[in-house]
Amino acid sequence: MSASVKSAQRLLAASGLARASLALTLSLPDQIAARLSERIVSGAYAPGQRIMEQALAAEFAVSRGPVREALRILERDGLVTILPRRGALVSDLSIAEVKEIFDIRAMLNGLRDRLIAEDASRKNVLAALEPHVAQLTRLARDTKRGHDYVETVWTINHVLTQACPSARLKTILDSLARQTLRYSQLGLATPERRRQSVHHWQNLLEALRKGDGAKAERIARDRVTDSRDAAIRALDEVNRPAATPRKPRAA
Amino acid sequence: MSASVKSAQRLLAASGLARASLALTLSLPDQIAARLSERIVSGAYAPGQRIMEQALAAEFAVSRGPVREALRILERDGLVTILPRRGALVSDLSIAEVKEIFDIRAMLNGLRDRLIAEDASRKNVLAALEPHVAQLTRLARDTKRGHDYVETVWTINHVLTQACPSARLKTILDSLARQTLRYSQLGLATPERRRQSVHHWQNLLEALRKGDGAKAERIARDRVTDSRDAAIRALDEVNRPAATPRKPRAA
DNA sequence: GATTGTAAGATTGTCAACAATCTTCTTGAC
DNA sequence: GTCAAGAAGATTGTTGACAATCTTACAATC
Repeated sequence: MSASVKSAQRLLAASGLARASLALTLSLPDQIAARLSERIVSGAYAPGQRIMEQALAAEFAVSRGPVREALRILERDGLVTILPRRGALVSDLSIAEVKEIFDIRAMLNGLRDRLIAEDASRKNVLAALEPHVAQLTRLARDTKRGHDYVETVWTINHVLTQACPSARLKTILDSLARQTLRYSQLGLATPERRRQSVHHWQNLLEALRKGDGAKAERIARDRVTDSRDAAIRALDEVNRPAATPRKPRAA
Repeated sequence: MSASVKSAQRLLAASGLARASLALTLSLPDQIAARLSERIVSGAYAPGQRIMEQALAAEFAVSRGPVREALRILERDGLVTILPRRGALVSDLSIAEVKEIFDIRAMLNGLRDRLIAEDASRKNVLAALEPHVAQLTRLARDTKRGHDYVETVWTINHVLTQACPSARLKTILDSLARQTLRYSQLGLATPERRRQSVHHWQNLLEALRKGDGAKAERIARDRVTDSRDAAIRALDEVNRPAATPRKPRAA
């Protein structure tokens, strides 16, 4: 058996998803990128942390070539920043950058939801969406289940993005969502914000049912903008009192 | 002297921009990507064409490593599509994909122009913009100078994007503009369309002067949407009568 | 004559080693 | 005690070679 196939299988075995026939269709760099992506999004790798090629190559039992390609993929997704002769750092977004990304998401989520509202074959999405929004309504009343609320919002967003009739938009939105995953939950930390949020989602569902694209767009936009403001307020709170000496950010 | 520095200089010499001290700050993959980008955007490489690593490595007198990284960069920019075990193909967009990208640009150009309109320090941009819009007004009257008109529109767009206060948005817009460069001119091929276009630009300039963000956004959006519809009409015209047997598209 | 199987060539994927550069630790002077 | 200079180590950038896979051309068969 070849070295590359052995490596791929080893990696799969380590990752716990050893469905060989299916998973082998993903290239080695793609697999490595996926696993690193998890770690970054979940916070296992801290923002600003340096990622060393050799250590990863050793861990995954591959050479540095595929690791380098994986890091390029993550750079494309905005999860790491590659500096010449310094290597890859886990992206550490400034407040200004978080705001920028939320602004872009506000526009593109608006487009997404408008396209879905105007899509003739949106019935399936609506059916898939309704139970989640109902769940959201219940969770919004319960002060203690903030985490579950955030999780459900994430699911709804995911369902909508996947239902988006524009492949290009889907790709961009996925990338932006991953980059701001850590910050989105900041914006839903208070029961008040969750009540405001659930209201948006209920209205969106109605607009989608009616096929009212303009309204769906407006709601999506307001929703993300509110989320942005809440997240930035939370970030300000966190940063100000401690006056934390932050590590040098990834430019 | 090291092999890598030698390679970089050789590449620079061949490219004709041998300002060593400045250009050497760009990594080898970046330089290669930049040169390939030119060729793709200019049409020297045809859509759907396969790009072979070894040939490029030989041409640029480097090994395949940097070439592979350059192709990853181009993939991020959407200029090539990399298929596993098949290598890189010059992106060949379907009409649906062109439409998708224009829709995204409509939203994000709207955001860009709104941000500029609401930016306190927009005076410089306005000053830089005015002569170009004046030039545009003159060119719109001249039926024969379609190419110059397109060129000037491109310049105006570039100035606006560079003036955008959001770095993240700047990056995305640059990438999208490059991907649709070939199609944008299709949408400005007729004198009528140019008259419609110049009207948009004049209105935008006024909205920017007044600091009217909402209006600037609306105008930008309409402008790109009009451009989209014209480009798609033109693409339909080109594709229908000949019934061209198109090469298999890069997915 | 068209179609399928096969073999040779071409091309991508991966690896290990070397060169260049950056970091860090030590050493020395003030 | 602090700071600067230098050396050792670590890390990235690049290369050439090998392995796996894909493409193409040719031949055999229906």
